Amino acid sequence: MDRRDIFPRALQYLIAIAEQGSYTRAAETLHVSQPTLSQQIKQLEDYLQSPLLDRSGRTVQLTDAGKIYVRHARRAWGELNTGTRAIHDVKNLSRGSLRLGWTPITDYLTCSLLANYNSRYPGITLSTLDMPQDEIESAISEARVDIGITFSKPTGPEELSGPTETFTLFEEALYLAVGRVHPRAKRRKRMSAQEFGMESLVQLNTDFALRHHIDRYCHDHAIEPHNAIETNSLTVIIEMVELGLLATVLPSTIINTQSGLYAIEVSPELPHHTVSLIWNKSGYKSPACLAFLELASDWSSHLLQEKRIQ
Amino acid sequence: MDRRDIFPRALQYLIAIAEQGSYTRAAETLHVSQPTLSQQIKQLEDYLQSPLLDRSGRTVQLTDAGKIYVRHARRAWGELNTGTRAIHDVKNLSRGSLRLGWTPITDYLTCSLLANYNSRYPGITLSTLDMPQDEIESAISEARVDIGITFSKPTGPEELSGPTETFTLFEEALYLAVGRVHPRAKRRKRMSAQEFGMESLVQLNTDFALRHHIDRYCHDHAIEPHNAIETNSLTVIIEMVELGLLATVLPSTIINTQSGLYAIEVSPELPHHTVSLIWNKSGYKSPACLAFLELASDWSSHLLQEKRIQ
DNA sequence: TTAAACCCATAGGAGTTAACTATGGATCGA
DNA sequence: TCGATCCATAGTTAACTCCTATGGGTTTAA
Repeated sequence: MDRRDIFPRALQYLIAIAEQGSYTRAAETLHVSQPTLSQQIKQLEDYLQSPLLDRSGRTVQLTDAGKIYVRHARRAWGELNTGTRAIHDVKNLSRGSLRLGWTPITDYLTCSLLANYNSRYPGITLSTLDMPQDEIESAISEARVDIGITFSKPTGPEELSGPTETFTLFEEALYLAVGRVHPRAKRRKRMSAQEFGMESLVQLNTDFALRHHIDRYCHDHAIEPHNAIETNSLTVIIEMVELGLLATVLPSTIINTQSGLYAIEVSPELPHHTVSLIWNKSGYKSPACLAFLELASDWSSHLLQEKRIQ
Repeated sequence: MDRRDIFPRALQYLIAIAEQGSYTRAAETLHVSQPTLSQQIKQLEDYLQSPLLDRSGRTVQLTDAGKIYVRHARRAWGELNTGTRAIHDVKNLSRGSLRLGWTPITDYLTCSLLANYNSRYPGITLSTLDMPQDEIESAISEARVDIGITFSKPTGPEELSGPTETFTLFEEALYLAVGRVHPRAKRRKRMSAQEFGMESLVQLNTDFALRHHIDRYCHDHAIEPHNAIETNSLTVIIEMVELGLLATVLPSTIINTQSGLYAIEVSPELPHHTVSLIWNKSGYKSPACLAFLELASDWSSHLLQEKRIQ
């Protein structure tokens, strides 16, 4: 009898005896002695307060109670075996789950990463939770999400004080974005910080890191653009910019994917901002999580390579 | 921790820890020491070759693998508990099965017993297997049926050589049965053995004990009735007798239930025959089986009482 | 009918397993 | 940084499982 089996021996014995119709033969196939089976079955019958096997005849038969109990015992055994297999599936990344926390605007930038991950590990359930920048970190530390995707401070991936680790996915420049009817849409020449300060903007609200980067830039350059609209919806921003005279600040990636938006370079350069992954350094990282981090690393370096080629 | 549980302790521990989010609290509710849990979980993780619990945080959390495995473990536990309850159902006679072996003609006599049993224990699956008299005994000893209903030898419930036990349900007299157009149907006076020997009969074939009883009677009284038809179907016998000039020998119970049949007493009396239950003395008797025997005993004594009242 | 063969139950002893107590190391809050 | 809390480890004891040896009962064959 293999020691390496969590399922109760007495039940395995019962099932084997029922199959073989004999204690002696079951003992042989199980590689235990026959008295072991006698004893174990006795204990089992004692526990269930009911005879399970009829030893009176030529062959050992299940009693009514035995028939019924064996059926359930088999199912229970099957459950545990299935559970064991499922665990190995998790390690093979054919099952599992991964919870990402990110700010709404991030999906423009990283959904190709998600698509990549999903196509490679289709069994993993991906869930993304929209949350403000601030909440991502606490969600990480409370293990409500496995990995966060954040806009980190423009100075780069500083070491955060918390028990988290970060990895810079990519860094990109910010530009002023204007719609077709905006005066500056015609001649998209570089503008100065002072000119930028004269614009009327539709901006993300202060929940968002991107907004903080911009505010910092304005403060640093002693300018104060007019914030005509604040919103937490990127869609609103894009629509407002496309339709009217308002401008906004967005990463080039987003501007370029929207046909109605035009990027205008500001000088001195608007802050670069970096998109980073953030996760718990000390906590348990599921296989699904580790696989994501690895894939993200690959994806990030490919991205760099493409930029160099451009 | 209650020793009286077949379900693997390590899994109960795992489930408890997952519920409580803490080894210490789980140990308290389980009434075991905390190191016991540490050790058991360690072994379980070792066996599954996968961490199940994440102890890094403030509260202990299931890992992906742990979540999956716990789900299966719960189901397995549920199965075994269900199995235990099902056994008690069997003992309560709210479940179970009973296989009766009998000869086709017996149902005229004992179906009220069956109906009684079924109404009292509706959860028991009753199955009746038609088989020749000879086969009933072997079916009993081979445990293909639980209880047989037989026509025993007219001398009464002799002790049979085999490992079987019998119980006489009732005893009844045999009569010559004739149809409406039979010459003897008009004046149903007693007839002699010699007169009986002149009859043309439709009889059961020699598979049936009843036939043997009649043959023995004829042999003892040196008479030889003409067997016009032999059959194994009681229906054929009754129809042939009702329609024609043939007679037969049947127990009074059957004759009286058939409006087209008339009973004629023979002198000296045709053998009484007894309807008996037969079952395995030494073998396992299911609760359903024991309940049937008990009910049959009651039913039999009520029958005797009714006869006395008549 | 008796002897041999077969099968399951019982008894007692050896090895393994699971429980406990005591203690160490790590983490979280104050 | 200290105290509190929590899980892990070590060592010991109790319990359990398994084994061998043997007995009782039934079946088969001579």
